[in-house]
Amino acid sequence: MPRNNRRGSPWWQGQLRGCGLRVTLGRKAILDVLTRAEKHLSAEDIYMRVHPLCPSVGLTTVYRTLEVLVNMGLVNKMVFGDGRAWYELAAGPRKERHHHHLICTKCKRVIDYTDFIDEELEFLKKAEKGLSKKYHFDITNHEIQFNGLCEKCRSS
Amino acid sequence: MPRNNRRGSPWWQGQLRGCGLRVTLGRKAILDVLTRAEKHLSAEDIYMRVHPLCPSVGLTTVYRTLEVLVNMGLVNKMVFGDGRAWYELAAGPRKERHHHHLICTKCKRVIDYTDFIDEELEFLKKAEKGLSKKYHFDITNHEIQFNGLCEKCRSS
DNA sequence: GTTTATGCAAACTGTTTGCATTGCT
DNA sequence: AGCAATGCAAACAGTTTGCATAAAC
Repeated sequence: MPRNNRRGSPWWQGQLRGCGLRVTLGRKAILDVLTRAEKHLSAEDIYMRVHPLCPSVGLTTVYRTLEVLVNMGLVNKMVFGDGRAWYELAAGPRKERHHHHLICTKCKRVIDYTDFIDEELEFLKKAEKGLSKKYHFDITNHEIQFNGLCEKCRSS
Repeated sequence: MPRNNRRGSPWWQGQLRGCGLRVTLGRKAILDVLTRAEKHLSAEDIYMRVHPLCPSVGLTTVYRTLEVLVNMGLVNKMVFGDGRAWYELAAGPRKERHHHHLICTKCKRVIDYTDFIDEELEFLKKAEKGLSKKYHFDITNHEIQFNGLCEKCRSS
């Protein structure tokens, strides 16, 4: 996904404006950090990365901005076993960012994987269709987690 | 799964003893509540159901017991978007309890579904095999969530 | 009798909220 | 100018911990 459009503005500016939201320094910085991020970040992580660039942005703003972005569908929020929330830019099931998680139940490490997207897609297509019909539920997103023991923990 | 073995003791007694753990009143009551539960419960839920039967059991014990049971693999702990933990008796992918979740992003309602177990199994078998080989990860469990809008929320 | 499990109260962590102020548009 | 967005400090919710006591084995 290109970072900027023809006029040099980041791709999300229009999205914000389209929702009647203001493009503030804080929001710019937070979206910038999320765009650069190679993996899911906690609110604290984001705060730590935004703060040096934009010291006027506090942790509260980070939380409030993330809530807005999640509601817009721009960002995914997920929670693993420890109850802490993690955030990452949203992406459809075919996009390069699409991935799922292996979670070590012992050391709590989270490994991203991008394998099996094709098999997954096939299964999900069936499931989503059936579920939305049976439960009258509009599916916008899905998450798959495998729990178990990571390489280090299983050998100790 | 039968609730009691030939001698009338609940099925989990041996499991506890086998791990060198004591079979206390509190643990009995908590496991009993979990066995009867028709869906996932929060720690608070469990406390509320255990307390009338066994008023000496406090919330702290509920948490400590749940931690033990999760570590033993007897109970699954899961966390949805709100950061609260939910608990339910564990069950393998073929067992009657096996199910996954539809989560409404608006009202936070969680719907259990048991459909598509066969298609799921096929996909999971491939994925688990490949993932455990590639990442040297021992998979013991998995979770699938579909996020979206429930019937009520999508029409309002 | 020894050791594990527990209750209680207090600490902790991540997140949310109220309110006066700032800063987009 | 007008209203949305923000910082700060305080509130909050769920969960965890320390320590003296009680209950299993």
